[in-house]
Amino acid sequence: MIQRGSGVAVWRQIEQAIEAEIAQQHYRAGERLPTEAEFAARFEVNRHTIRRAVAALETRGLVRVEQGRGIFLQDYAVHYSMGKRMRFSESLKRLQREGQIEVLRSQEIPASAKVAQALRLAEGERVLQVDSLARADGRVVSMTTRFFPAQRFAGLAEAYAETGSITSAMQRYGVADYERLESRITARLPDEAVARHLQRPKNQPVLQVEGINIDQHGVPIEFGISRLAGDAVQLVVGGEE
Amino acid sequence: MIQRGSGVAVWRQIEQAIEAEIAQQHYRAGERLPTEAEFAARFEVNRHTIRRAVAALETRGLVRVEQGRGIFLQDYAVHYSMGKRMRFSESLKRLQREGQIEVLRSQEIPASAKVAQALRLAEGERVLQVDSLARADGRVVSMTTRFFPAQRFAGLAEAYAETGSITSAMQRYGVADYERLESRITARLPDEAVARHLQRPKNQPVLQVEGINIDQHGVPIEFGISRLAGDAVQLVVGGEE
DNA sequence: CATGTATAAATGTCTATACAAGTTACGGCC
DNA sequence: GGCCGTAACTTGTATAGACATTTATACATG
Repeated sequence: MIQRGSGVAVWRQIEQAIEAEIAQQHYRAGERLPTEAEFAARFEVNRHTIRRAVAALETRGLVRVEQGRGIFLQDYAVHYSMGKRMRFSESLKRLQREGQIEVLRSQEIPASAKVAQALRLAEGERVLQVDSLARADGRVVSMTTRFFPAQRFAGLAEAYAETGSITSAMQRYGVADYERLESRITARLPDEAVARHLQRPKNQPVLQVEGINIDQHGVPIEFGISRLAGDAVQLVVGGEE
Repeated sequence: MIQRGSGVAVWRQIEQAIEAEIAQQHYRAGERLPTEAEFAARFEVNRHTIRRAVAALETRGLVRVEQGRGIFLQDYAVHYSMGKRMRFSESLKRLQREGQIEVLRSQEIPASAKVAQALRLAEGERVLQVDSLARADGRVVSMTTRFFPAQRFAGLAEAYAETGSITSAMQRYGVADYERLESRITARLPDEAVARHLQRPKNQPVLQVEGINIDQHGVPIEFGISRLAGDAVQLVVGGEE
């Protein structure tokens, strides 16, 4: 099957061969593929040649390699193969008025320069950081990190966990309504934590939405950074809103 | 300088060492770096170890490797080294009301399924496709592909080239004003053409903004796809607009 | 002057070997 | 049963060498 001296590198041919097997659903989502040694024996090449091919597949997000464990089919690959048609949309507004969310972590820390500037605090002032995941149809849609002024909203984390909603929790502090100042959107590659939580390969881009919420007096009450699975989600802006 | 058995792989240390040199402007933009053999001699490691380090730098977009020629500093790296502070912002509105642009190509083609649906035409009807680059401060900010119904706007390409503005050109066809229905934003890796025009490495994500413009009667007159250098540009939505 | 050719230089591919590091499973031991 | 250590298995790192492929340069030839 592998043709040497054909002008196409052997590792590329192997990459395509494995990719074809994946496309033909030879393996199930999350399943372990043959080991490097097994592939090497089967294609009759050196292990390093296999590694080169697998590295290419990993870069493209088809498989995930874990030291000591093996090579695994990325469940993301299922979506990959089903094409772009099923991509689902998420509006900016919905991103803020969150639905079912899961709080990952909640801690009080000193404000970094960036956070301090956004919330108009002095650098080092205490802020409450809340990391959470949002799901839709069981699938993780976004990972959001929010910062609140800790002094003004002491105990917010508990109220948040209780009510499950920032809006409700805010009302206990006399914040009847708030609005989004503006949103800043960038595309970037995820760091490891984000990639893991979004259940995506670390070489596929994410949409990062930063925004500041202000109360009725114009005072910043929240600085949030949301990260969306970039090519699986369309962010809808404007129109009906 | 390289510490063996320190828990950090040698190739990673070399990657960081070269990265540091780049950050310290040891090399000029586009300049050729030392060859693999030279690096290997200098760090006293095997050539393959250098290759591993350089491959990592290439993936991150700091250098570009060309067979038979050498390793070159990506001019993009200059922006990288100047940090995120200088990142500049682009509003959605401004993206549509274009400034100084350069038309790359203009052609009449049959509408694809996607374009036809957006413009509410039958698949295969003629549409005018216009590819253009937008610049700010000489730097390429976005590459945009626009589709117009060819029948309604026959000769638009000439009027566009003449006036340099879609808005002005549109007025000749009785379209006094138009508005954006909604925008759909995704993050993705660029294809080769986009990466080249945006002067960016092909593994750095781009922001893709799709939108439909409608005339005062609600009839679609333009379907546009803009691609922005993802992590060099922040897309500002909402607020003052 | 133009063109082709030989040569050197640079990266790309492939093999081979050895050991390091992480993971899992099994079996002994308490 | 539960704990722990060890062995086996798997991927990660590093070295070494050989040859292929691409590019640039110098030189010969017409």
